[in-house]
Amino acid sequence: MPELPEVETVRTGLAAFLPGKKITHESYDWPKGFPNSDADVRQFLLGASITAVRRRAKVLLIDLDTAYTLVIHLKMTGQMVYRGDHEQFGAGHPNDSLIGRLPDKSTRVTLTFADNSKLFFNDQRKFGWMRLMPTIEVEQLDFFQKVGPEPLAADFTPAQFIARLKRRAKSGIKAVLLDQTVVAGIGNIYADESLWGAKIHPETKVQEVSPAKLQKLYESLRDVLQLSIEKGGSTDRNYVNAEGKRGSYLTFAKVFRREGKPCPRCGTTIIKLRVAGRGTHVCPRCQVLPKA
DNA sequence: CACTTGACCTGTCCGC
DNA sequence: TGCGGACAGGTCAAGT
Repeated sequence: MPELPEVETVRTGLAAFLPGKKITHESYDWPKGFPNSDADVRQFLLGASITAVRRRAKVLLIDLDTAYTLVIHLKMTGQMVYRGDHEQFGAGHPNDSLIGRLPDKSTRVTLTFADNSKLFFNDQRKFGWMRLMPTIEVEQLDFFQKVGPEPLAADFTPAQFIARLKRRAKSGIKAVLLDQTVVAGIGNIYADESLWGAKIHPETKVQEVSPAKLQKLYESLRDVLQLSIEKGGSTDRNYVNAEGKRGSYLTFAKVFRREGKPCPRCGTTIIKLRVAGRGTHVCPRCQVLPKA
């Protein structure tokens, strides 16, 4: 579920609420998703105050003044929702909220703060996880050692992007975009959207994509990620921001989940394929495989 | 080595 | 209305 724009939207929301909050209580019902020992939780989490909320790739990082960090991956259906005391953790929000009273049956971890507000980590499918570890060790995690650059970073250039893609010259380009070690944060939605923008068929081998189209892919990737962040991310089913509200990017999506509808560029009916094991949306006229 | 498949889970939707 | 199967935005491990 959450890809870079969704995790970034959650980060922004949490960053508005959490810094300075002191954790007074925690509860969890999914040891596999939050495997820390009770002793570590007591020593480094309870009584700690939050100093910052960061993001790297699709991972959320909540820094504590104990020099520990909560490392969180939402995977497919994870949610991080903050509720103030005055909201009673109750009725939810009328229109744009997907969730009501909290905790609910998908709540895995609840943090309570000194002002009695709460942070809920919900995860229907239980793929997500949360881990408490020394801040200094976070960057040593295998994932962070391998993960590629942030595509929206100011110093991320087209030349860098293209060079990294070409490390897997013989692979299908969608599979390469989804590879977190090539570029960070791209998932199924933005892979499909950016390939449509650059008029590239997702199964095209990287080495067969023209330099002009690779340049165009860099631009369309950054454009769709940026637009999605502005729209609060994509909500297909589960995703919500830190306030429990949906994102609206899918309203603007050109191909994702639009099979059977006309391509916004040429009017041809969009089709759904299976590429790299993932549901994949393409315009069969705009996005054509080069002849073998 | 590179790609595909299965595993991790629950919920929903679709066809019979 | 019930039931089986496919599918869902991510990643990792194992198999080919």
